[in-house]
Amino acid sequence: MKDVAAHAGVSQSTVSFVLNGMVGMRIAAETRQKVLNAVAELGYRSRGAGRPPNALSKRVIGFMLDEISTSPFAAISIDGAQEEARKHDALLEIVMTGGDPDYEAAALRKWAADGVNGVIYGSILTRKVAPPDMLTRHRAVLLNCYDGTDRYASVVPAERRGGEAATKALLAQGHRKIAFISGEPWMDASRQRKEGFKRAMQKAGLEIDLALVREGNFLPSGGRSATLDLMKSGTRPDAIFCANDLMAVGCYEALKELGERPGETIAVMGYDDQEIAQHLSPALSTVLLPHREMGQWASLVLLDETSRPPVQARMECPVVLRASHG
Amino acid sequence: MKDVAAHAGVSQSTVSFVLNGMVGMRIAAETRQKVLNAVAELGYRSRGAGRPPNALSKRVIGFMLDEISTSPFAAISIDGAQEEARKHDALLEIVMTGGDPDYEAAALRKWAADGVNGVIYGSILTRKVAPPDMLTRHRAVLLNCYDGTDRYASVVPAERRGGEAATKALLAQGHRKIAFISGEPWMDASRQRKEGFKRAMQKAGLEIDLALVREGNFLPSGGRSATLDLMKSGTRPDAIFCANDLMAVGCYEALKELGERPGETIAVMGYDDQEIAQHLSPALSTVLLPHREMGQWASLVLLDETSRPPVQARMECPVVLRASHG
DNA sequence: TTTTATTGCTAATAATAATTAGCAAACTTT
DNA sequence: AAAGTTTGCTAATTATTATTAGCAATAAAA
Repeated sequence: MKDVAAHAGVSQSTVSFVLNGMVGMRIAAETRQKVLNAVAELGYRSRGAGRPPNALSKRVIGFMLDEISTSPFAAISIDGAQEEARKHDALLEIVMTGGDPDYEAAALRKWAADGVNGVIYGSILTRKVAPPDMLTRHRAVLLNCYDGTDRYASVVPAERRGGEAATKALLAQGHRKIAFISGEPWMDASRQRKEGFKRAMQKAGLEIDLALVREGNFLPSGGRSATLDLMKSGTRPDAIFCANDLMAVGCYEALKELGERPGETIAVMGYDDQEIAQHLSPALSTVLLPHREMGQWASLVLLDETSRPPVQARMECPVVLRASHG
Repeated sequence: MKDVAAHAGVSQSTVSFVLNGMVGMRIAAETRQKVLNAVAELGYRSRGAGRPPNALSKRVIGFMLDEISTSPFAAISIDGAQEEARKHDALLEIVMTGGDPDYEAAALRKWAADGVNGVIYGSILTRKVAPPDMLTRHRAVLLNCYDGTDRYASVVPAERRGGEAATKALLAQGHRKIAFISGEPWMDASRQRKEGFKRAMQKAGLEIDLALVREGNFLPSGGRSATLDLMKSGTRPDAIFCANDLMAVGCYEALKELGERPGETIAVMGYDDQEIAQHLSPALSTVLLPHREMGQWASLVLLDETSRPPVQARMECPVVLRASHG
């Protein structure tokens, strides 16, 4: 900053006043422009040092996420966290780490030096994580993940209860031969949705017919081929519960190729309420994942500065009844 | 930090050494734990002031975006920018602003104080923007937007050339009665894709048949109803060019409902290569939007510290030929 | 003309945290 | 036992930037 001052022919104090637009400090427009020109010409960048401002700076929450582009839900979580941050006049700074521990540590170090108010540590897939050591330097919340300790607060969707509710909605329509197309079995979400399906069927006193259970891949192709397989098996289902909406897209395709009318000749239930669900024909009945609400929750926990013990939360996944489950 | 020192019974110097893990400074494990406990108990947060470290800190790029959850492309841009940042050992910090000028200004102020190396100012829709005044404090790049000046470098997709290439691919298959389902006409992307379609048709010496042009809404429902309308009109198309992939999903639905076989009895071309495109049946031929490459480009411009005049770039949108355009 | 108010800056000081220079105690080697 | 080395800290100083206290020049009012 001293070099900027020399270059502009003013004092270091004046440079500081220009750059920070301090209330009550009058600076001539010409002087101001001279300083800004010098800043640009010299490529001045603050070292983030010096005397801290008197004014309380805006609160800042760091949000660390492993991935963002492979599913729409991370973006929705970000929206939720951002909404609450904005309501509380806080900044949300997001870093995508790709799960790289060195990158995570670097970001956490920067945030410690910046004095952020807390960190949301998020995962795109619902899973158990091993949080980085540096996270202990921050108040932190685990979002869509958990570490199996009570060290940090955490929030995940209540997938079993979601699967149960979706199956109940089909049962309530009188369906009894309900087929289930699962996702990949190594994923928390896939396993738990299936467990919810089973629980609802058992509570209704119905046996699970293994001929009506298929393993899919969470993609339209998996839903389509599983549906084609189901429809040519010996037992015709009266409803198909797909463990995610993308597979329901493929299920719709297969049914239409076979001359069926989803929602009329056979019911379809999806899961995760992707944007496309409401735009399918007929509009898909599904289960809403609470990613927005979980993001909001995470922000609120960090913005609430009273001292509370960490909570491990499971958030409800409400059923969204449209036109395909009848 | 003085309070932490007092609480832990050590000097301020020791607290600094503990928190920064300085190379060559030996601290006993017990002392270290006492300091970390005091930090946690007192909720110490750095004011971001004091003496700047000798070591050059990691470079940091700020990435400011208006929205993220309403389309998958922003996330892909982030991935691109992130990849290049990581390759160059830089941190990428992302802030979602919702287009709020005050929020933008607050983030830019924080970044000026942090001394970030540059700012990517991005927009989820391709459009003309009015960058915030505070952006002049930073080296900056406009991503998927432009401001009509040469003040900042900018990059947008070459939508016209993309629309042209897609139409050419259909023409190359012998299609001559090509229908076009546009998006909403106020959007840059929608207008330019249609202009590319027209240009290719004119270059091929073909008249545009207005009976084969429909306005859609960029959603599956728009594609479905436009397709049903087209198929019952007097002129049967041999190909349908949908101005985005979501409308192509709806187009497929309508065609299958009518007993058609996309890619066999009638060709379909999408645009924007959403993830779902490759998983449809048949796999959708489409045009790839260069969001990842644009993100990479933006990062590279900021990480390149040689002085160059700002460039206004238009990035190619390559055709992705799968199974639906034949 | 004299007095008062306004404008626009600077020198000096202040606020944090990083680093240097040094020291005392404990341990190891001769 | 004496000399040399290692360990683990502290006091003092340093590096950057923000703010206070004050002043000189100019403009406006009496």
